[in-house]
Amino acid sequence: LRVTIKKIAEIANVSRGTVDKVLHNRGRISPAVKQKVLEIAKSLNYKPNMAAKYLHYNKKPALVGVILPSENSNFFVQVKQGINKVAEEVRDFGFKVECISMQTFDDVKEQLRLIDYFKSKEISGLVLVPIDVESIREKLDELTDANISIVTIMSDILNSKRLCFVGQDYIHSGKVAGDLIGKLLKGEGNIGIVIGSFNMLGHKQRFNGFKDVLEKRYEKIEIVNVIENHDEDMISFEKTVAMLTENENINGIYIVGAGVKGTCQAVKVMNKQRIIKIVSHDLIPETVELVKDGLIDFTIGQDPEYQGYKSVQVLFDYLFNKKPVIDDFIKTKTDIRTIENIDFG
Amino acid sequence: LRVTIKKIAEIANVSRGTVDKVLHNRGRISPAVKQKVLEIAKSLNYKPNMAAKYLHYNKKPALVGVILPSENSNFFVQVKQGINKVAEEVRDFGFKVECISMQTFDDVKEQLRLIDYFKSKEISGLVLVPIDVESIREKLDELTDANISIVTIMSDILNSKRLCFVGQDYIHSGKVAGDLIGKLLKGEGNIGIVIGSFNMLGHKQRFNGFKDVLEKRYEKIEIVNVIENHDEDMISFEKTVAMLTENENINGIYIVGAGVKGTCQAVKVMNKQRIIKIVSHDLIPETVELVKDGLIDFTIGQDPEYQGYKSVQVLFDYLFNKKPVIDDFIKTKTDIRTIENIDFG
DNA sequence: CTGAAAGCGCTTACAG
DNA sequence: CTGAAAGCGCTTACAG
Repeated sequence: LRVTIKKIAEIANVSRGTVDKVLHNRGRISPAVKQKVLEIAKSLNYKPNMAAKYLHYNKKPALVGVILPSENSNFFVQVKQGINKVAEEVRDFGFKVECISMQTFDDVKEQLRLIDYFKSKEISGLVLVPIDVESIREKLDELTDANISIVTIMSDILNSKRLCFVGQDYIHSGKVAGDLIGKLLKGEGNIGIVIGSFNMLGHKQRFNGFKDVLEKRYEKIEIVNVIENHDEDMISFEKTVAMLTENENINGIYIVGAGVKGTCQAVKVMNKQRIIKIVSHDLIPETVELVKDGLIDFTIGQDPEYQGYKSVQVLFDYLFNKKPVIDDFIKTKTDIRTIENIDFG
Repeated sequence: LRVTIKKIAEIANVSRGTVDKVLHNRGRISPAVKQKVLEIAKSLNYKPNMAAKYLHYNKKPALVGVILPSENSNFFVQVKQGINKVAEEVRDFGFKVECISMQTFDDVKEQLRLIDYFKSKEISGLVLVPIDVESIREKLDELTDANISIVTIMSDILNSKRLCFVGQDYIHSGKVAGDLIGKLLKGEGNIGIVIGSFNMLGHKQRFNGFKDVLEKRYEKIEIVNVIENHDEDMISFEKTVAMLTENENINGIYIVGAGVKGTCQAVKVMNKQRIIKIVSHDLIPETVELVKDGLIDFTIGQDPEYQGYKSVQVLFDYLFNKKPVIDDFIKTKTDIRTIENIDFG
């Protein structure tokens, strides 16, 4: 059977406590004992038993805080589901997760207040969707310096001391979108782009990835127009109508962010649904419906539930299992969906 | 903090052992005590602590056997990786997994022998890729009757008493393939099908799903030829050459099973790579290369690693956590890959 | 029918 | 610098 600390202690002729100290580098240990124990552990290929470890952690559970943007977005409801799932799984392992959703999406003061709230509760780790401003960055680094590990999710905050980021590789997902539209148009056509805002890093990155692929592999496809919709359906609708009126030759639309429904409505109103191929992102209910209706050909998911799940799991492995974070950018899979697999899994 | 068995025992004025018996319906308990304990547990919303439970199981670990086909197939190497991963995760939780790969793919006697081997080791659960013949079915039902839980993986064995099946929904994955080729051809064209064998249930199901979608949604796409390659590259090559010679109008090929490389070679030799769109299944290295080369437009993965992982996890939850198996067909996601996300995740 | 005790394997005060 | 003991929360013989 498995080798335990008890067995090592017997062989080394010391107590279990001493073995533990050697193995974890805590307390003063005489070099002779240290070496002996280390050798035995190594030769027996000792691996600590996790169940025992976790049971012990129940004595003094570690607290982890999670700050999510407003739940008005269906996207974050799914992130939260992932959080709840992993929270339940690690609850018995001495890991308590407290998740708070903000009232807003981008109120810096609110986010600062919540970070401070968690700091005062002496958390060991923090997961959040950070607002990318200096005051947040400073606050987060303050926590890091106080030995609180931070995982960002969904969108990153650059040049901070956070442990890692869990999210989509936006450039890459833009490339996937570009290739899909290239395939749909059989390599020839004119594209209209509907983007939330070029001020949003993720949108810009997707756009660049998209453009990149077209230039590299589909030289007969041209981007003929780009509109910004600020992620609003109404703006999206109006500007798309205008765009399609202006550019009658458009036969492909890439919707980079939200406002998917508005654009699709416009395509319908203009009676272009047979001609125009559409690629979008994410799997919010409206988008799913539009895929089912055949208006959207492909939509690219980023598995929000996984992002929530993974962020806490990384923290757990890091804090409890001393598992080093090898890659500080954990990318979610690029989940391509069509009418045939939109409802699946 | 969390409510424990100890606390319930205190409140009910009985011993921890008694509480345990009530909660798990074991041993004789006086109705009065039983009712009292049950009420307290319910009102306090008692949930057993998993870490403690798992630690206890280390006293007498449960054994689970896994029988996989020959590792000559890269596919099963990935399944095995999933098995190994979950095995490591549950090892400390009192769950030992022993995985044996067969020398062959379809030697019934060998599989029977391995099943008997595991039976003699008194396993609690068995995961396997069953050969779909009567003698195996009978043997498996024999194990089920001996209280051994069975999970089939990759391909199912019908009308048996197995607990559940983890694998791809082949009809569905065929549908996805059909829709993808429909999109690639913009709804018009002539398809050649390359199938392993109509005697293989999975292949037949994929073919039916594929055909179904074309008929329903792409009436201008026709299947003009079907060849069987017995999953062999050489046969695949020769028959594809013949097919393309005979049907010059083919502009789409659906490769249902293996032999992907042979077919693609033929397309290349006939200098049709620009004209013919190709959709295939799985992510074995040869297929990945062909996607990268731009010969294959889409390939549909079935996440073999997940299948391995999930099969053992289901058994673990069922045996240790008494988690009922709600759905006896656990479907893997349909993982659509293109040149842009073939190497991702 | 019920209880007292031991044990799963780890960690952490505490004592010396 | 080292050891003895307690405790995390569960389950299982064993005794009565």
